[in-house]
Amino acid sequence: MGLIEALRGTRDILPDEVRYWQRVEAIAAAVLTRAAFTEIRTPIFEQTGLFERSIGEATDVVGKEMYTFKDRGDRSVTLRPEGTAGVVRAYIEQGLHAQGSIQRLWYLGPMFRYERPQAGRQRQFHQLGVEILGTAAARADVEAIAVATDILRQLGLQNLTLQLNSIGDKGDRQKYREALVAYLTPYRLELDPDSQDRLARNPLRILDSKDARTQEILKGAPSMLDFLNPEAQVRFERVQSLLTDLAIPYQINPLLVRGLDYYSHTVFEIQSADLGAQATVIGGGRYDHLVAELGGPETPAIGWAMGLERLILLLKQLQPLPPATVDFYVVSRGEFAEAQAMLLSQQLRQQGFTVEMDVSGSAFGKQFKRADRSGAVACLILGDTEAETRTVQVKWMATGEQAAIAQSELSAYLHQQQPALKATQTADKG
RNA sequence: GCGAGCGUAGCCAAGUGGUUAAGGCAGCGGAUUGUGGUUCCGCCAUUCGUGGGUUCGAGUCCCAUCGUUCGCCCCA
Repeated sequence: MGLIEALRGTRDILPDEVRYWQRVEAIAAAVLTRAAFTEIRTPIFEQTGLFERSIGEATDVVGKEMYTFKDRGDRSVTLRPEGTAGVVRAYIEQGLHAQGSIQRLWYLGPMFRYERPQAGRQRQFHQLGVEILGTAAARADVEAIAVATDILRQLGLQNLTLQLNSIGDKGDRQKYREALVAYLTPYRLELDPDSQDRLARNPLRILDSKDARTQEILKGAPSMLDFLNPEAQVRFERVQSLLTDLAIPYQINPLLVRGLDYYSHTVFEIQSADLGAQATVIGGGRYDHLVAELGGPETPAIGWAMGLERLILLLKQLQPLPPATVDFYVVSRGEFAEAQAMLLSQQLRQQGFTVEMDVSGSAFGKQFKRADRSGAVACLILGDTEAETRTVQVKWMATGEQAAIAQSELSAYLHQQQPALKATQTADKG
């Protein structure tokens, strides 16, 4: 075409869709604020080393999915592929640990991963996430999960399942890894090629292979849960009993492992049956050593991130949002009338009304057509006659009734009509 | 990075090698130059994602490329 188009894996979010985003953002902010979480905004790009050290150099995210480049000062810079690393960096660098023993933070913004796009997966995508830093309490895990389920419930989403697992501490994982390799090695040649590869490099990832034969072999494999040390086991049981207390349903999934290196103990995902292969809407877990590994004080923490594109895919399936409407549509024609229309529009907006002023200068008939489409409850009409007499015609669109009102009385008149106005609008939106 | 499918207007599409590329929605203009939702009329793709090739002739066949969809992989 010769036209410049949006890059692969990026997309424009147009006004009709933005309304879904605003809804998610408003509900999430309200739920999080009520739970005493505060928002943090960190840079979209960071030193490459931050992600290499936190996410893990062996992971796919770091190894082959990062947008990394040299800036003009020859620094290696990376567009953030996830949110936790930047939050933890800020937590250490800004001394947040000194400002209170426990920090509850949330963030929202674009993330970047160089992957093959498909449904629910873009190269620039958006995550909303929370982090609770400064406590190893099982209650913190459950609070993080509860706040996630609250957001999803308030959005009205259904068909979601919470998958829960504990991957213990480093020692537990080491022992389990050995046991798993020992079990799988005799089956080596029966595994799918990817899993054969992972047997040496990252055997835990074999657990969530989708290959049918691999899954079958895994049925006889040792379970992570049998390798938890007594303390980790007690901890995991505590998480479960607290979830039960809150009536949050969950499924234990011993095959659930996560792709970022920093997780330990509690890991979880919330998945939807209504998405395709990219079914995970929320994923998270505990990361007790990350802060120290990045140079901060020993600080246990837990967090999760939510994929907003995926969430909005679900929201759209659920309930189309009614179109945006305005309270009043201002129709005007003629030099003086147009000037007065502009002034009146401004005044009404200052009083909290939503007012669309027709600036086309086209015939009255055309302006009324647009008024009709705008969803306005009433039209405010100004022509030469009204300009001369300093009046305005108020036409109620539903009934077609029209009244001449002095411009000086307009806002008083409209305020008086407001109950009827609201009733009409809610009825329209049904 | 791998495999498969698909690209015709802002959107949904018909078209399966032969003169001028259906139709619908939306939009714009008129009937109606001071009154909307209905109706009627008109306009809205020199071109089929892009580039090359085959052919007397290509939206239609071939190759490449870009984009997209589904799956693998990965992850939220």
